[in-house]
Amino acid sequence: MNTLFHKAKQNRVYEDVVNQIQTAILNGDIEPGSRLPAERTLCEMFQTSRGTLREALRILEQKSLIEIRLGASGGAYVKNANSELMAENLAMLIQSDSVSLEHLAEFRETLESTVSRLAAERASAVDCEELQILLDQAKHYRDKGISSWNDFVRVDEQIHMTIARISGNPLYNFILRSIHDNIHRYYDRFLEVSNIELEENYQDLVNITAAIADHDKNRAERLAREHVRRFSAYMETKKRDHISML
Amino acid sequence: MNTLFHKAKQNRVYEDVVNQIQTAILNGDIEPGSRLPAERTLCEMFQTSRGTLREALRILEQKSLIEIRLGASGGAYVKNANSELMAENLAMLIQSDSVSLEHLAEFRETLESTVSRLAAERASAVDCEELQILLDQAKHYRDKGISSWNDFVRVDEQIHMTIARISGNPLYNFILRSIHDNIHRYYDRFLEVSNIELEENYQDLVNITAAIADHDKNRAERLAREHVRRFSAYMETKKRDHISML
DNA sequence: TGACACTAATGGTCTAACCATTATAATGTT
DNA sequence: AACATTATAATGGTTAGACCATTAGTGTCA
Repeated sequence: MNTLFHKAKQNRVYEDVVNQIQTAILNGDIEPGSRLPAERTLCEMFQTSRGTLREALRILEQKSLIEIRLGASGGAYVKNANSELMAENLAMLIQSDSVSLEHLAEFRETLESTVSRLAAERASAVDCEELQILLDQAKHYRDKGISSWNDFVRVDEQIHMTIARISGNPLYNFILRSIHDNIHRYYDRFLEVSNIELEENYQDLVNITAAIADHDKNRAERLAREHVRRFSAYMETKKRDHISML
Repeated sequence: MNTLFHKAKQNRVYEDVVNQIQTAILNGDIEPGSRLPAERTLCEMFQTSRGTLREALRILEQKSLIEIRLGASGGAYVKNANSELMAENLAMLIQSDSVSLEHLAEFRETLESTVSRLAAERASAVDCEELQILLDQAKHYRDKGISSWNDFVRVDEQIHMTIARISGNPLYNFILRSIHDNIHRYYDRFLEVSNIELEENYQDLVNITAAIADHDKNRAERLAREHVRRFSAYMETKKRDHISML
């Protein structure tokens, strides 16, 4: 069997501590937002030294299961499920050149077109209203022109994430969020836009939203794909310009 | 800005140690497979205590950047980029009920159909030969019947991952691998197959491979989607049977 | 030649102390 | 009374030094 079993160490004390706490968190036995006992208290509970316990806490922190705050009323606070870990993992793959920005863009094309298609199939009236409200905000910032670009981008992103939510599959949310994080992390330094891109982007959003409201899944899929492709192509151009300028 | 910046702590010593080592690994300054100096040596290099250094090592280990072995000639060995972290992240999302197995199956449908389409577009003659060799192995195990199911599954998986590789986008490899890991982790306990499934599965592989060799991207995409959907539906049935039996 | 014991290098754990940060309470000032 | 300041105590961050457990390599002996 290839992947069914993983090596059976489990001799290291801190791993047992990690497992116990992680299980409690994932099972929902500990509420997100609540605080674990102080380190010295946990030491007594697990009968370990502080060093060993802290190694366990470091692991849980790296897994994004807890967040550790300093000072009085500090300690280990349980976090909600989020896309941090996935985003960091992606970032490492990019930084090690195992995955290029072009690969990322191609994958994003698949994702955005898929969620748009699903959203067109599954959107309720309430979903469409929510999209419309966001679209009105986007219109507002478009009308204010290029100076509001940052605000526009924020709404643009919200619309994308809302479409992902409407798709009904939270996995798309997590992955799309982590991809957006990385696109910003690596592309924003080349970012330089004019009113043309602003207008183009806005029109794309209008069209995609309309297609979703019409439950026209094929159109929604195609428009989303084109939207992403245009954005990626534009970014690649800018990146090349930027690099050739050096 | 929403995601551009992340909190600027960097007062914790072990984080600086993590950053320095991580950067060296991701930049390729340290070869995968090579060993970092012993803990006590690293302590001198970074001018930290062993406890602090070990917290840093725990984080790097959790990030799948290093692997720590015990005993003489043990220590921290640099690992290659892999899908472990992503797989573990997915597993946590599932365990916390943030993502269901149905969500996972739907996402897999998207992925497998996309990579099959891309593979049909991009497969070289050599790629097709490689697929053919794997297909011959699959045939061998099919002919031996249900007793070789495990071997058959192993080859089946290899074929899927090879198709992902042929797609030319390593991101698909990483993500698909992590999905397969989780499908096995959660579905295998319900697994119970007959010669019918074995034969069906084999025929699917034959057809998909043929479509890729023909560069018929639409057919490859459709067949892969149907293949995954059939498998998922079958697994869901088994799961329900299993649960209702309790 | 093979089985066994020894050795040394390395990670794993423990203890006990002190430093740094911060929410809260106590105190002082206007 | 309201606000600013200071002290307090709880909590995580770091250090030092010791000892235990595991394991590859070496040497020894039958």
